[in-house]
Amino acid sequence: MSQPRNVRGQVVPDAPRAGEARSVPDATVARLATYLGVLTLLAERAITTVSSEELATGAGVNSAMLRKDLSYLGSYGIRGVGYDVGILTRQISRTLGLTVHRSVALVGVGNLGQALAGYAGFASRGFRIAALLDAAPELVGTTVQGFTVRDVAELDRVVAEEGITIAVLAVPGKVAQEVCDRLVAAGVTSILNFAPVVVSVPEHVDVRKVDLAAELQILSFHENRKAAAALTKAANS
Amino acid sequence: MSQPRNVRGQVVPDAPRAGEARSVPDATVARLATYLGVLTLLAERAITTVSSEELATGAGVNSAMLRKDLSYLGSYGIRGVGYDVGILTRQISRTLGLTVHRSVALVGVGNLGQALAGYAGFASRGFRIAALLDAAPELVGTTVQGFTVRDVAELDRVVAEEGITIAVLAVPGKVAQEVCDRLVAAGVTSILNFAPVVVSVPEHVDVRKVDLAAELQILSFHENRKAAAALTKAANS
DNA sequence: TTATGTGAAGGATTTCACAGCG
DNA sequence: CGCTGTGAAATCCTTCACATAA
Repeated sequence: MSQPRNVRGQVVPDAPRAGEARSVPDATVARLATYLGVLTLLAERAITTVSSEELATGAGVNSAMLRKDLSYLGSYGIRGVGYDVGILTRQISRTLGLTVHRSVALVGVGNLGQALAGYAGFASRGFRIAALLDAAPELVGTTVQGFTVRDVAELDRVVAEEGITIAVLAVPGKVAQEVCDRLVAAGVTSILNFAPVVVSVPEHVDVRKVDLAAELQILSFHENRKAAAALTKAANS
Repeated sequence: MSQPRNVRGQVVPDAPRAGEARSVPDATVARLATYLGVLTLLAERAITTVSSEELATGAGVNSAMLRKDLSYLGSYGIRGVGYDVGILTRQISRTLGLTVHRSVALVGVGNLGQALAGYAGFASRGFRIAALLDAAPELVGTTVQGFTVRDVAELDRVVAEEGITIAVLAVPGKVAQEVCDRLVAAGVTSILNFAPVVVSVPEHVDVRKVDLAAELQILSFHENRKAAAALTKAANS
């Protein structure tokens, strides 16, 4: 991510204001979300304290990395004991900006869009689906997972009315860039892109891409590697 | 730990130590899948040659990184010209192990599972969905997206009969570890995990996790950062 | 001349290992 | 004593810059 710059293009030094977290690396941010999930499970089981070792195991990382990650938020552990589940949950939530209510628009109500609309994880983690949008006349007006599908022509108005800043893009690749441009023009500043194309956006907009086919291809690579290793092993014996 | 290479770009088999002979970095593998997607689009438009600059732009990376990535596969470009779309497509496909036919099992036929079953990207990229499995009696035997849902009790037999090595896990978090264990026991060595929990697997099994809620939380963090930057900017003016 | 391929430099991330607090 | 928090080391990844080949 690019550093903040002032009008003259100079890099603004990190403002070390009291109570503010230092700049958090991208890799850490991605893992904080995972830690939050594990903490939620612990809380459901009425566990109030957890060590870095236990939390790290639950999140699939090693304990040194977890402690380093948490150190970016400040010092919220108790030496010789561990972390308080409630306190840590709150600190991570605050860092991720989850204390602010966020409305999300879901554009594209095909197979994937419908599944995403019904995904319980969104609501339970504090995201409100404020609108389902699609271009197909036969879908507009119907109810999907309890939401009424609205015409994508209303995109601008819906984004403004609902104060939407985050959009989930689940449209076909061919129209992804066009829809993306309209979202940005309407004021959306974060996009979760499920379309199998790279969309280009202005500097101030963040995009994260989820490419299902790519994930399988990466696994395929490792399958290949394992098969090759097995052959080598067999040849050497 | 960069590998020595000969003139043809092949990795020279060096140390006798039979550790992991990984010549292509993980970060590169992830991007190769993206490059492949862009190349496919170019081929559809009957474009036969592409420069590193153009291909990089299409994939959303800079050209130096693209060239470095491709250099791990060997030297398949033409200096002063660029890359042949067909040749490069084949080389990347070969590296990702996509020339081998791979059968995939999809476990969990809920909202998300059904959407994934209908996802065209899987088939078009060479992955065959060989089985849909679920535990719900009311689903078993029904047809979803053209596939007959089979009972998860048959998991072992199905995996063996179809020669399945990759599984997509789209079950609730509470049963994810249990189903995962059964998949591994049946012989699956790669898992794409959509359940919102971290599953633990033996050394020889690869897991990739897709966490939809986490993706939104990461975007939320950046929304927060942008909001804070806007406030700072306003205060400084 | 043009655009690739790649050492080397520069950053970012992860791991190590241990000081220091509770 | 046990476990966190963190400099320092190690590793991994990206960018730079230019020799090199078509």
